[in-house]
Amino acid sequence: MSKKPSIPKGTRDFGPTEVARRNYIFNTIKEAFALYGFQPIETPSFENSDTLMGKYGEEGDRLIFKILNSGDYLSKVNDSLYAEKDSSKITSKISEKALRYDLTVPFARYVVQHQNEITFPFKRYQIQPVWRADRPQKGRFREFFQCDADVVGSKSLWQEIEFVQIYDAVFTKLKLDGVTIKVNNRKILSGIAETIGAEDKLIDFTVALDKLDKIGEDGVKNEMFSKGISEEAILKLQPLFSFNGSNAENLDSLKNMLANSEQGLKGVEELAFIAEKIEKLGLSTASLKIDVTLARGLNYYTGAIFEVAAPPQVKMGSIGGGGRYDDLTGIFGLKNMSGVGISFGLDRIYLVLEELDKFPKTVLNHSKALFINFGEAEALYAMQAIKSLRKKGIKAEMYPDSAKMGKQMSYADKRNIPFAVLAGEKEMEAKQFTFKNMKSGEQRQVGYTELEAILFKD
RNA sequence: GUGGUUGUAGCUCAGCUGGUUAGAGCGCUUGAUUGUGGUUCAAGAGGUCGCCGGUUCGAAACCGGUCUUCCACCCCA
Repeated sequence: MSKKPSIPKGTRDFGPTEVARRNYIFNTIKEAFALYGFQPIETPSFENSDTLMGKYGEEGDRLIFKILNSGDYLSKVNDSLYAEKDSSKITSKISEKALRYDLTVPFARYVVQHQNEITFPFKRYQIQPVWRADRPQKGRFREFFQCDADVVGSKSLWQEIEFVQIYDAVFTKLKLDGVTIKVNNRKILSGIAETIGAEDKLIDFTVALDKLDKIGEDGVKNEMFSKGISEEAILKLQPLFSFNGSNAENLDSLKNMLANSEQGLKGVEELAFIAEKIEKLGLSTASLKIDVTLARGLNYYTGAIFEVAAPPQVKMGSIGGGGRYDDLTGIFGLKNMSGVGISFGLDRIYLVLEELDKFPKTVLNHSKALFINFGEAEALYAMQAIKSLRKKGIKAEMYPDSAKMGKQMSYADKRNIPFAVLAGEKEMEAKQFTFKNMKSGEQRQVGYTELEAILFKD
C-alpha cells in the first residue's frame, strides 16, 4: 500500500475512454476555430518568470508554479537575504522560470516577439495545458487545458460578434443546450464607478459586484462598504440590483444611469451593437445575456467581457470566458494593439457533458475484429488476413499469445470488440475463417472476401 | 493562504462506547467446459486498515503530525 505510486495533488491520469472523450471536445472546438479562420500556434510550457510575474495581480503571482534554477541555486542567495526569510525576495533569486498560468499572456509575448512576421489582424487559437498552484475543488485542477482563440490588431466589434457565434456553434455541436453567454463591458463598470464617485475603488467595486449571484444584494453592499465605498455611493447603485428585463430594457436603464459618463455611454453603445447584431444573426441553442454584474477575470480587459455559464441544472462555475484588452501587448512594449479573445474550459466542459450524459456512445474507438491465436502456423494465417484488412482501413488485431480460447474470447468481450475470427487447422485447409458475432453469438464459415465485406460494411 | 472533510482487498463500501483470526458485493485466478466469451455453479488468491509518532495490558477505531480526497472561502477556467 505505502509503496503505491501516486500523482501530485490536483493532477489526473486519463484512461482510454477519457482521452477519447476529451479528444471529441478538442476536435469540436478546433473545427469551429478553424471554420472561423483561426490558425493554431503553440508556446512553451514554461516562460521566463518576468514574462508572467505581475501580470495576474498579487493573487496570481502566488498561484504561479515557479521552477527552481538548475545547479547550485542557493549560491546566489547571500547570507543577509537568506537570514531575512522573505520568500518572495528569495524566489526571484533561485527561480527564473515558471510554468505558464494561462495562454493569453504567452500569446501577447508571442505577438510582440514575432510582430514582424505576423500579418495583422492575427487570428490564432491555442489548446495547451496551463498550471496553477491552487487548492483543488470541484472543476478546479492544478493542471488543466485551456482552448483559446484571440484576434489582435483589430478594434472591430465584429470580432466580438464572431466569438459569440463560436461559443454558440461549439456548444450546439456538443449538444449542450441552454448555455448562457453573459456579456458586459469594462467601460460600463468604469462608468458606474465614475458616476458613484468610486473610481479609485474600481477593482474592489467590481469584485464585490461580481458576487451578486452568490452572496446576494445585501452581501454585495456589505462587502463594498467594508472596502471603503461610501454608503451614499452604494445607494446610487440601487438600479443595478433590479436588472432583470430584456437586453434592450437593461441597456436603456444603463443609458439613463450613465448619462453623465462619457466612457460609460461608450460601453453601452458597444454592448448595444453586439446585442443587436446577434439578435439579427440569431443563435442556435445558446442565449446572450447582458449582465452588468459580470466583472470577474483579469484586470486587463478594457472593453467586452464574456463569460459562459453552464446550463442551470448543473452546478458548475463558468465553462468559458474572455474579453477585449486594448493594451495587452503594451506590457511587452508594443502599443496600440487591440486584442479580443475567448477561452473554453475543457475540463469543466467535460464534467458538465458527463453529468448530463451528453457524450456520444461511439466516442471510443476499438477494433472491429479479434483474431484468435491457435499457434504459430495459425497465427501467421491470421496475420496475413489482418494485414489485408488493415490495408482497407479496417481495425483488426490478433490476440498475441496462443492462450486458452476462453481467455481470448473474454478478452474480445471485455474490450467490446464486436467480432471474433477463428482459424485453426480445419479453416486453413479450406482457406476459410470462422466468423463470430460476439453480440448474437452466431457464427459461420466465410472466405476472406466475404470476411472483408462484412467487416467493411459494419 | 483560511476552515471543514475523506483514506479499510484491484473497485465500491461495512466494521458497535478501544478487545482475540478485519468482512461483504463486484472484479480477479482456477475448475465444471482441452475450438467458444457474456449466464450459472464450485473452489481459491488478495489487506503491516494512507504514512509517522503518541496514549493503552491491548488501536482500523482515541490523540498529534504529515500526505491524499472532496467541499466552502479567497481567487479563478
